Amino acid sequence: MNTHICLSDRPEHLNRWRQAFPTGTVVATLSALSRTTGATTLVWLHAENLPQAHIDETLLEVRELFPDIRIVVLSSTPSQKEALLALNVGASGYCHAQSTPQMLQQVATVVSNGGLWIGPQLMTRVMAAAGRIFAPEPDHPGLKQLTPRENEVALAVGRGASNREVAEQLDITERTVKAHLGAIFEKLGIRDRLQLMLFLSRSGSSS
Amino acid sequence: MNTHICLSDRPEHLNRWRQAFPTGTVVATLSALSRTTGATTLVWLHAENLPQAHIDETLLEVRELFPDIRIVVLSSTPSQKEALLALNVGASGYCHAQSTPQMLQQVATVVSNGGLWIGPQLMTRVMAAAGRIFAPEPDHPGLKQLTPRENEVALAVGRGASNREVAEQLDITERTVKAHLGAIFEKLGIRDRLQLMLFLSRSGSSS
DNA sequence: TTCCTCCCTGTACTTTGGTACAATTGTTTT
DNA sequence: AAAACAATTGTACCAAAGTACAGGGAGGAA
Repeated sequence: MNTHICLSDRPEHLNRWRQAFPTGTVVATLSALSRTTGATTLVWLHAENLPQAHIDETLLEVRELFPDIRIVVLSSTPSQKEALLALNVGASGYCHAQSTPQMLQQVATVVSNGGLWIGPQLMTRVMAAAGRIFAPEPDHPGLKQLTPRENEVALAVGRGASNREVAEQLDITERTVKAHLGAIFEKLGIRDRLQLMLFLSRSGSSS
Repeated sequence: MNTHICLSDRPEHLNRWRQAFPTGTVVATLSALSRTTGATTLVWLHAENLPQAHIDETLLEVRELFPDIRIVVLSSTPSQKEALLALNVGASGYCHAQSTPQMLQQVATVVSNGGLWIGPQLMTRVMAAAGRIFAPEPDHPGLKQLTPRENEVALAVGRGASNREVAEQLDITERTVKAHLGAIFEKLGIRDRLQLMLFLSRSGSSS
Protein backbone atom coordinates (compact mmCIF):
# COMPACT_ATOMS: atom_id res chain seq x y z
CA MET A 1 0.00 0.00 0.00
CA ASN A 2 1.50 3.28 -1.09
CA THR A 3 1.27 6.42 0.94
CA HIS A 4 1.50 9.65 -0.94
CA ILE A 5 2.29 13.03 0.46
CA CYS A 6 2.29 16.21 -1.54
CA LEU A 7 4.10 19.30 -0.40
CA SER A 8 2.44 22.16 -2.20
CA ASP A 9 2.32 25.92 -2.02
CA ARG A 10 -0.89 25.91 -4.04
CA PRO A 11 -3.12 23.15 -2.70
CA GLU A 12 -6.08 24.54 -4.61
CA HIS A 13 -4.47 23.48 -7.85
CA LEU A 14 -4.16 19.87 -6.89
CA ASN A 15 -7.58 18.55 -7.98
CA ARG A 16 -6.05 16.14 -10.40
CA TRP A 17 -3.60 14.87 -7.85
CA ARG A 18 -6.35 14.40 -5.22
CA GLN A 19 -8.33 12.42 -7.72
CA ALA A 20 -5.38 10.20 -8.41
CA PHE A 21 -4.55 9.64 -4.76
CA PRO A 22 -7.72 10.04 -2.67
CA THR A 23 -5.94 8.71 0.38
CA GLY A 24 -2.97 10.99 -0.07
CA THR A 25 -2.04 13.85 2.20
CA VAL A 26 -1.36 17.42 1.28
CA VAL A 27 0.87 19.56 3.43
CA ALA A 28 1.92 23.14 2.99
CA THR A 29 5.24 23.35 4.77
CA LEU A 30 8.35 21.35 5.31
CA SER A 31 7.81 21.20 9.03
CA ALA A 32 4.37 19.70 8.48
CA LEU A 33 5.98 17.17 6.23
CA SER A 34 8.55 16.33 8.88
CA ARG A 35 5.78 15.59 11.39
CA THR A 36 4.35 13.00 9.10
CA THR A 37 4.04 9.52 10.51
CA GLY A 38 3.76 6.16 8.83
CA ALA A 39 5.55 4.66 5.88
CA THR A 40 5.61 7.22 3.17
CA THR A 41 6.58 5.85 -0.18
CA LEU A 42 6.37 8.88 -2.35
CA VAL A 43 6.74 12.58 -1.81
CA TRP A 44 5.42 14.93 -4.42
CA LEU A 45 6.83 18.41 -4.63
CA HIS A 46 4.57 21.03 -6.09
CA ALA A 47 6.38 24.32 -6.29
CA GLU A 48 4.17 26.43 -8.44
CA ASN A 49 5.45 29.90 -7.91
CA LEU A 50 8.65 29.28 -6.11
CA PRO A 51 11.56 30.51 -8.11
CA GLN A 52 13.37 27.70 -9.80
CA ALA A 53 16.41 28.24 -7.68
CA HIS A 54 14.52 27.07 -4.60
CA ILE A 55 13.13 23.86 -5.96
CA ASP A 56 16.39 22.05 -5.58
CA GLU A 57 16.91 23.41 -2.08
CA THR A 58 13.50 22.23 -0.98
CA LEU A 59 14.12 18.90 -2.57
CA LEU A 60 17.40 18.49 -0.77
CA GLU A 61 15.74 19.31 2.54
CA VAL A 62 13.12 16.67 1.89
CA ARG A 63 15.84 14.20 1.16
CA GLU A 64 17.49 15.03 4.45
CA LEU A 65 14.25 14.30 6.27
CA PHE A 66 13.64 11.10 4.33
CA PRO A 67 16.91 9.89 2.90
CA ASP A 68 15.43 6.90 1.16
CA ILE A 69 12.30 8.46 -0.17
CA ARG A 70 11.52 8.89 -3.84
CA ILE A 71 10.50 12.32 -4.91
CA VAL A 72 8.49 13.51 -7.88
CA VAL A 73 8.41 17.16 -8.82
CA LEU A 74 5.17 18.58 -10.12
CA SER A 75 5.53 21.68 -12.21
CA SER A 76 2.85 24.00 -13.50
CA THR A 77 5.18 25.34 -16.13
CA PRO A 78 7.37 22.40 -17.07
CA SER A 79 10.65 23.06 -18.75
CA GLN A 80 13.51 20.82 -19.60
CA LYS A 81 15.82 23.10 -17.75
CA GLU A 82 13.80 22.79 -14.59
CA ALA A 83 13.46 19.06 -15.04
CA LEU A 84 17.20 18.62 -15.26
CA LEU A 85 17.61 20.75 -12.19
CA ALA A 86 15.22 18.55 -10.26
CA LEU A 87 16.66 15.30 -11.49
CA ASN A 88 20.18 16.45 -10.78
CA VAL A 89 19.40 16.84 -7.11
CA GLY A 90 17.79 13.46 -6.86
CA ALA A 91 14.20 13.67 -8.02
CA SER A 92 12.92 10.44 -9.51
CA GLY A 93 10.26 12.03 -11.60
CA TYR A 94 9.14 15.27 -13.13
CA CYS A 95 5.78 15.95 -14.69
CA HIS A 96 3.10 18.49 -15.26
CA ALA A 97 1.03 19.30 -12.21
CA GLN A 98 -2.13 19.17 -14.31
CA SER A 99 -1.50 15.72 -15.71
CA THR A 100 -4.48 13.40 -15.73
CA PRO A 101 -5.02 11.24 -12.65
CA GLN A 102 -4.23 8.19 -14.75
CA MET A 103 -0.95 9.69 -15.77
CA LEU A 104 -0.09 10.60 -12.22
CA GLN A 105 -0.83 7.09 -11.06
CA GLN A 106 1.34 5.77 -13.80
CA VAL A 107 4.16 8.01 -12.75
CA ALA A 108 3.71 6.84 -9.18
CA THR A 109 3.90 3.23 -10.28
CA VAL A 110 7.06 3.77 -12.25
CA VAL A 111 8.83 5.80 -9.64
CA SER A 112 7.90 3.74 -6.61
CA ASN A 113 9.28 0.72 -8.41
CA GLY A 114 12.63 2.34 -8.82
CA GLY A 115 12.09 3.79 -12.24
CA LEU A 116 12.69 7.25 -13.53
CA TRP A 117 9.93 9.25 -15.10
CA ILE A 118 10.72 12.15 -17.37
CA GLY A 119 8.85 13.29 -20.40
CA PRO A 120 9.53 11.64 -23.72
CA GLN A 121 10.97 14.83 -25.23
CA LEU A 122 13.39 15.24 -22.39
CA MET A 123 14.21 11.57 -22.53
CA THR A 124 15.14 11.96 -26.15
CA ARG A 125 17.43 14.83 -25.42
CA VAL A 126 19.04 13.15 -22.45
CA MET A 127 19.70 9.98 -24.36
CA ALA A 128 21.09 11.88 -27.30
CA ALA A 129 23.35 13.78 -24.99
CA ALA A 130 24.44 10.64 -23.22
CA GLY A 131 25.04 8.96 -26.53
CA ARG A 132 27.23 11.76 -27.71
CA ILE A 133 29.28 11.44 -24.57
CA PHE A 134 29.61 7.72 -24.26
CA ALA A 135 29.55 6.55 -27.84
CA PRO A 136 32.76 8.18 -29.00
CA GLU A 137 34.78 6.28 -26.44
CA PRO A 138 35.37 3.09 -28.43
CA ASP A 139 37.29 4.55 -31.35
CA HIS A 140 40.19 6.63 -30.30
CA PRO A 141 43.32 5.97 -32.19
CA GLY A 142 44.60 9.08 -30.56
CA LEU A 143 44.83 8.95 -26.81
CA LYS A 144 45.78 5.31 -26.81
CA GLN A 145 49.10 6.01 -28.42
CA LEU A 146 50.05 8.43 -25.69
CA THR A 147 52.15 7.35 -22.74
CA PRO A 148 50.44 7.47 -19.33
CA ARG A 149 52.16 10.68 -18.42
CA GLU A 150 51.34 12.30 -21.70
CA ASN A 151 47.77 11.30 -21.14
CA GLU A 152 47.66 13.06 -17.81
CA VAL A 153 49.08 16.18 -19.36
CA ALA A 154 46.61 16.02 -22.22
CA LEU A 155 43.67 15.68 -19.90
CA ALA A 156 44.82 18.55 -17.72
CA VAL A 157 45.20 20.77 -20.76
CA GLY A 158 41.78 19.59 -21.85
CA ARG A 159 40.43 21.06 -18.66
CA GLY A 160 41.87 24.39 -19.64
CA ALA A 161 44.97 24.35 -17.48
CA SER A 162 48.01 26.43 -18.35
CA ASN A 163 51.46 24.91 -18.51
CA ARG A 164 52.23 26.25 -15.09
CA GLU A 165 49.08 24.76 -13.62
CA VAL A 166 49.73 21.40 -15.21
CA ALA A 167 53.23 21.50 -13.79
CA GLU A 168 51.88 22.15 -10.30
CA GLN A 169 49.23 19.48 -10.58
CA LEU A 170 51.69 16.82 -11.69
CA ASP A 171 54.49 18.17 -9.54
CA ILE A 172 56.94 18.55 -12.38
CA THR A 173 58.65 21.43 -14.12
CA GLU A 174 56.94 23.62 -16.64
CA ARG A 175 59.70 22.60 -18.99
CA THR A 176 58.69 18.97 -18.69
CA VAL A 177 55.11 19.83 -19.40
CA LYS A 178 56.25 21.44 -22.60
CA ALA A 179 58.22 18.35 -23.49
CA HIS A 180 55.19 16.14 -23.01
CA LEU A 181 53.02 18.51 -24.95
CA GLY A 182 55.49 18.53 -27.81
CA ALA A 183 55.32 14.76 -27.96
CA ILE A 184 51.54 14.86 -27.79
CA PHE A 185 51.29 17.34 -30.62
CA GLU A 186 53.53 15.27 -32.82
CA LYS A 187 51.76 11.99 -32.08
CA LEU A 188 48.34 13.43 -32.70
CA GLY A 189 49.42 15.49 -35.63
CA ILE A 190 48.18 18.75 -34.20
CA ARG A 191 49.83 22.09 -33.69
CA ASP A 192 48.86 23.50 -30.33
CA ARG A 193 46.81 23.11 -27.19
CA LEU A 194 43.73 24.56 -28.85
CA GLN A 195 43.67 21.78 -31.39
CA LEU A 196 44.25 19.38 -28.53
CA MET A 197 41.13 20.63 -26.81
CA LEU A 198 39.14 20.17 -29.99
CA PHE A 199 40.57 16.70 -30.35
CA LEU A 200 39.64 15.81 -26.80
CA SER A 201 36.15 17.22 -26.97
CA ARG A 202 35.51 15.26 -30.12
CA SER A 203 36.93 12.08 -28.61
CA GLY A 204 34.79 11.86 -25.52
CA SER A 205 36.92 13.10 -22.68
CA SER A 206 34.16 12.44 -20.18
CA SER A 207 35.19 12.38 -16.56
CA MET B 1 -2.93 -8.35 -18.01
CA ASN B 2 0.57 -8.16 -19.41
CA THR B 3 1.90 -10.54 -21.98
CA HIS B 4 5.60 -11.07 -22.01
CA ILE B 5 7.66 -12.48 -24.83
CA CYS B 6 11.34 -13.15 -24.62
CA LEU B 7 13.50 -13.48 -27.68
CA SER B 8 16.53 -15.41 -26.58
CA ASP B 9 19.43 -17.28 -28.12
CA ARG B 10 20.03 -19.07 -24.81
CA PRO B 11 16.63 -20.15 -23.47
CA GLU B 12 18.32 -22.43 -20.98
CA HIS B 13 19.60 -19.41 -19.10
CA LEU B 14 16.19 -17.94 -18.54
CA ASN B 15 15.19 -19.66 -15.32
CA ARG B 16 14.90 -16.44 -13.47
CA TRP B 17 12.83 -14.87 -16.18
CA ARG B 18 10.48 -17.88 -16.38
CA GLN B 19 9.98 -17.63 -12.65
CA ALA B 20 9.11 -13.98 -12.94
CA PHE B 21 6.70 -14.49 -15.83
CA PRO B 22 5.29 -18.02 -15.71
CA THR B 23 2.79 -17.17 -18.41
CA GLY B 24 5.38 -15.61 -20.67
CA THR B 25 6.56 -17.02 -23.98
CA VAL B 26 10.09 -17.70 -25.07
CA VAL B 27 10.98 -17.65 -28.74
CA ALA B 28 14.29 -18.26 -30.44
CA THR B 29 14.00 -16.36 -33.67
CA LEU B 30 12.67 -13.15 -35.03
CA SER B 31 10.29 -14.94 -37.37
CA ALA B 32 8.83 -16.85 -34.46
CA LEU B 33 8.35 -13.56 -32.73
CA SER B 34 6.60 -12.13 -35.77
CA ARG B 35 4.08 -14.99 -35.75
CA THR B 36 3.06 -14.09 -32.24
CA THR B 37 -0.60 -13.35 -31.72
CA GLY B 38 -2.39 -11.42 -29.04
CA ALA B 39 -1.60 -8.18 -27.30
CA THR B 40 2.03 -8.25 -26.37
CA THR B 41 2.98 -5.57 -23.93
CA LEU B 42 6.63 -6.25 -23.45
CA VAL B 43 9.36 -7.79 -25.52
CA TRP B 44 12.50 -8.94 -23.78
CA LEU B 45 15.67 -9.25 -25.79
CA HIS B 46 18.21 -11.69 -24.49
CA ALA B 47 21.29 -11.60 -26.65
CA GLU B 48 23.83 -13.51 -24.66
CA ASN B 49 26.52 -14.25 -27.16
CA LEU B 50 25.59 -12.07 -30.03
CA PRO B 51 28.23 -9.48 -30.65
CA GLN B 52 27.22 -6.11 -29.31
CA ALA B 53 26.99 -4.71 -32.79
CA HIS B 54 24.00 -6.92 -33.54
CA ILE B 55 21.91 -6.08 -30.54
CA ASP B 56 20.82 -2.81 -31.95
CA GLU B 57 20.00 -4.33 -35.31
CA THR B 58 17.82 -6.96 -33.71
CA LEU B 59 16.17 -4.36 -31.61
CA LEU B 60 15.38 -2.23 -34.61
CA GLU B 61 13.84 -5.20 -36.39
CA VAL B 62 11.64 -5.89 -33.41
CA ARG B 63 10.56 -2.29 -33.45
CA GLU B 64 9.62 -2.62 -37.09
CA LEU B 65 7.44 -5.59 -36.29
CA PHE B 66 5.86 -3.92 -33.27
CA PRO B 67 6.29 -0.18 -33.60
CA ASP B 68 4.59 0.63 -30.33
CA ILE B 69 6.07 -2.09 -28.22
CA ARG B 70 8.37 -1.50 -25.29
CA ILE B 71 11.58 -3.45 -25.27
CA VAL B 72 13.86 -4.47 -22.45
CA VAL B 73 17.33 -5.79 -23.15
CA LEU B 74 18.65 -8.56 -20.95
CA SER B 75 22.39 -8.86 -20.84
CA SER B 76 24.55 -11.54 -19.31
CA THR B 77 27.51 -9.25 -19.27
CA PRO B 78 26.08 -5.82 -18.66
CA SER B 79 28.13 -2.82 -19.56
CA GLN B 80 27.30 0.82 -19.67
CA LYS B 81 28.44 0.98 -23.24
CA GLU B 82 26.05 -1.74 -24.26
CA ALA B 83 23.26 -0.16 -22.25
CA LEU B 84 23.68 3.12 -24.02
CA LEU B 85 23.71 1.35 -27.32
CA ALA B 86 20.43 -0.34 -26.52
CA LEU B 87 18.77 2.74 -25.14
CA ASN B 88 19.88 4.79 -28.08
CA VAL B 89 17.98 2.59 -30.47
CA GLY B 90 14.85 2.68 -28.43
CA ALA B 91 15.06 0.13 -25.63
CA SER B 92 13.10 1.10 -22.55
CA GLY B 93 15.08 -0.96 -20.16
CA TYR B 94 18.37 -2.71 -19.68
CA CYS B 95 19.24 -5.13 -16.94
CA HIS B 96 21.14 -8.22 -15.99
CA ALA B 97 19.69 -11.44 -17.39
CA GLN B 98 20.21 -13.11 -14.03
CA SER B 99 18.37 -10.52 -12.00
CA THR B 100 16.00 -11.88 -9.39
CA PRO B 101 12.43 -12.55 -10.49
CA GLN B 102 11.30 -9.75 -8.19
CA MET B 103 13.66 -7.37 -9.90
CA LEU B 104 12.51 -8.45 -13.31
CA GLN B 105 8.90 -7.92 -12.37
CA GLN B 106 9.77 -4.52 -11.07
CA VAL B 107 11.47 -3.65 -14.32
CA ALA B 108 8.42 -4.86 -16.19
CA THR B 109 6.17 -2.67 -14.09
CA VAL B 110 8.27 0.38 -14.63
CA VAL B 111 8.72 -0.09 -18.33
CA SER B 112 5.19 -1.07 -19.21
CA ASN B 113 4.01 2.07 -17.49
CA GLY B 114 6.13 4.23 -19.69
CA GLY B 115 9.15 4.45 -17.48
CA LEU B 116 12.76 3.89 -18.24
CA TRP B 117 14.80 1.38 -16.33
CA ILE B 118 18.55 1.57 -16.25
CA GLY B 119 20.86 0.67 -13.45
CA PRO B 120 21.58 3.22 -10.76
CA GLN B 121 25.21 3.53 -11.78
CA LEU B 122 24.35 4.24 -15.35
CA MET B 123 21.61 6.56 -14.24
CA THR B 124 24.14 8.55 -12.30
CA ARG B 125 26.41 8.85 -15.28
CA VAL B 126 23.65 9.74 -17.68
CA MET B 127 22.27 12.39 -15.42
CA ALA B 128 25.68 13.81 -14.82
CA ALA B 129 26.28 13.92 -18.53
CA ALA B 130 22.93 15.49 -19.18
CA GLY B 131 23.52 17.95 -16.41
CA ARG B 132 26.79 19.01 -17.89
CA ILE B 133 25.08 19.65 -21.17
CA PHE B 134 21.88 21.27 -20.09
CA ALA B 135 22.70 22.87 -16.78
CA PRO B 136 25.07 25.50 -18.10
CA GLU B 137 22.29 26.89 -20.22
CA PRO B 138 20.52 28.86 -17.50
CA ASP B 139 23.49 30.96 -16.47
CA HIS B 140 24.06 32.06 -19.95
CA PRO B 141 24.10 35.78 -20.07
CA GLY B 142 27.19 34.73 -21.98
CA LEU B 143 27.02 34.57 -25.70
CA LYS B 144 23.91 36.70 -25.74
CA GLN B 145 25.72 39.68 -24.33
CA LEU B 146 28.36 39.64 -27.02
CA THR B 147 28.13 41.96 -29.97
CA PRO B 148 27.66 40.30 -33.38
CA ARG B 149 31.27 40.80 -34.27
CA GLU B 150 32.49 39.49 -30.96
CA ASN B 151 30.32 36.48 -31.50
CA GLU B 152 31.98 35.75 -34.83
CA VAL B 153 35.38 36.01 -33.24
CA ALA B 154 34.36 33.79 -30.36
CA LEU B 155 33.04 31.11 -32.69
CA ALA B 156 36.16 31.20 -34.82
CA VAL B 157 38.34 30.79 -31.76
CA GLY B 158 36.04 28.01 -30.67
CA ARG B 159 36.97 26.22 -33.85
CA GLY B 160 40.59 26.43 -32.84
CA ALA B 161 41.64 29.35 -35.00
CA SER B 162 44.64 31.50 -34.10
CA ASN B 163 44.37 35.27 -33.97
CA ARG B 164 45.97 35.50 -37.38
CA GLU B 165 43.50 33.05 -38.87
CA VAL B 166 40.55 34.81 -37.33
CA ALA B 167 41.86 38.06 -38.75
CA GLU B 168 42.04 36.56 -42.22
CA GLN B 169 38.62 34.97 -41.97
CA LEU B 170 36.95 38.20 -40.90
CA ASP B 171 39.21 40.36 -43.02
CA ILE B 172 40.35 42.56 -40.18
CA THR B 173 43.63 43.20 -38.41
CA GLU B 174 45.07 40.86 -35.88
CA ARG B 175 45.01 43.79 -33.53
CA THR B 176 41.26 44.07 -33.90
CA VAL B 177 40.85 40.43 -33.16
CA LYS B 178 42.72 40.98 -29.94
CA ALA B 179 40.48 43.89 -29.10
CA HIS B 180 37.37 41.78 -29.61
CA LEU B 181 38.84 38.96 -27.61
CA GLY B 182 39.68 41.29 -24.77
CA ALA B 183 36.07 42.42 -24.67
CA ILE B 184 34.88 38.82 -24.81
CA PHE B 185 37.09 37.75 -21.96
CA GLU B 186 35.90 40.56 -19.76
CA LYS B 187 32.23 40.03 -20.55
CA LEU B 188 32.38 36.33 -19.89
CA GLY B 189 34.68 36.65 -16.94
CA ILE B 190 37.32 34.33 -18.31
CA ARG B 191 41.02 34.68 -18.76
CA ASP B 192 42.05 33.30 -22.13
CA ARG B 193 41.01 31.50 -25.30
CA LEU B 194 41.28 28.12 -23.63
CA GLN B 195 38.63 29.02 -21.12
CA LEU B 196 36.61 30.38 -23.99
CA MET B 197 36.72 27.03 -25.69
CA LEU B 198 35.58 25.34 -22.50
CA PHE B 199 32.84 27.89 -22.14
CA LEU B 200 31.67 27.32 -25.69
CA SER B 201 31.79 23.56 -25.52
CA ARG B 202 29.79 23.63 -22.30
CA SER B 203 27.27 26.11 -23.61
CA GLY B 204 25.70 23.88 -26.15
CA SER B 205 27.56 24.84 -29.26
CA SER B 206 26.44 21.39 -30.29
CA SER B 207 24.06 20.49 -33.09
C1' DT C 1 75.61 -5.23 -21.94
C1' DT C 2 73.50 -2.55 -25.30
C1' DC C 3 69.46 -0.49 -27.17
C1' DC C 4 65.26 1.67 -26.56
C1' DT C 5 61.46 4.11 -24.36
C1' DC C 6 59.74 6.93 -20.76
C1' DC C 7 60.25 10.60 -17.68
C1' DC C 8 62.57 14.36 -16.22
C1' DT C 9 65.17 18.86 -16.68
C1' DG C 10 68.10 22.83 -18.43
C1' DT C 11 69.25 27.11 -21.56
C1' DA C 12 67.89 29.81 -25.25
C1' DC C 13 65.07 31.54 -28.83
C1' DT C 14 60.79 32.54 -31.72
C1' DT C 15 56.02 33.01 -32.04
C1' DT C 16 51.60 33.82 -30.24
C1' DG C 17 48.52 35.63 -26.91
C1' DG C 18 46.92 39.24 -23.87
C1' DT C 19 46.95 43.95 -21.82
C1' DA C 20 47.68 49.11 -21.41
C1' DC C 21 47.00 53.46 -23.37
C1' DA C 22 45.08 55.88 -27.20
C1' DA C 23 42.58 57.23 -31.28
C1' DT C 24 39.04 57.41 -35.45
C1' DT C 25 34.58 56.56 -37.50
C1' DG C 26 29.73 55.51 -37.70
C1' DT C 27 25.40 54.30 -35.48
C1' DT C 28 22.10 54.34 -31.80
C1' DT C 29 20.12 56.10 -27.74
C1' DT C 30 18.91 59.81 -24.62
C1' DA D 1 23.41 67.75 -29.61
C1' DA D 2 25.58 64.90 -26.36
C1' DA D 3 26.35 60.43 -24.69
C1' DA D 4 26.97 55.71 -25.41
C1' DC D 5 28.22 51.89 -28.00
C1' DA D 6 30.18 49.25 -31.97
C1' DA D 7 33.97 48.37 -34.89
C1' DT D 8 38.34 49.39 -36.25
C1' DT D 9 43.51 50.09 -35.86
C1' DG D 10 48.04 51.73 -33.88
C1' DT D 11 52.40 51.25 -30.69
C1' DA D 12 54.35 49.04 -27.06
C1' DC D 13 55.17 45.76 -23.52
C1' DC D 14 54.87 41.49 -20.85
C1' DA D 15 53.47 36.72 -20.34
C1' DA D 16 52.64 32.32 -22.14
C1' DA D 17 53.29 28.84 -25.52
C1' DG D 18 56.08 26.24 -28.48
C1' DT D 19 60.60 24.70 -30.60
C1' DA D 20 65.64 23.59 -30.95
C1' DC D 21 69.38 21.44 -28.92
C1' DA D 22 71.11 18.79 -25.20
C1' DG D 23 71.53 15.72 -21.38
C1' DG D 24 70.73 12.37 -17.27
C1' DG D 25 68.38 8.37 -14.73
C1' DA D 26 65.26 4.26 -14.53
C1' DG D 27 63.62 0.11 -16.49
C1' DG D 28 62.50 -3.29 -19.97
C1' DA D 29 63.90 -5.95 -24.28
C1' DA D 30 67.18 -7.97 -27.43
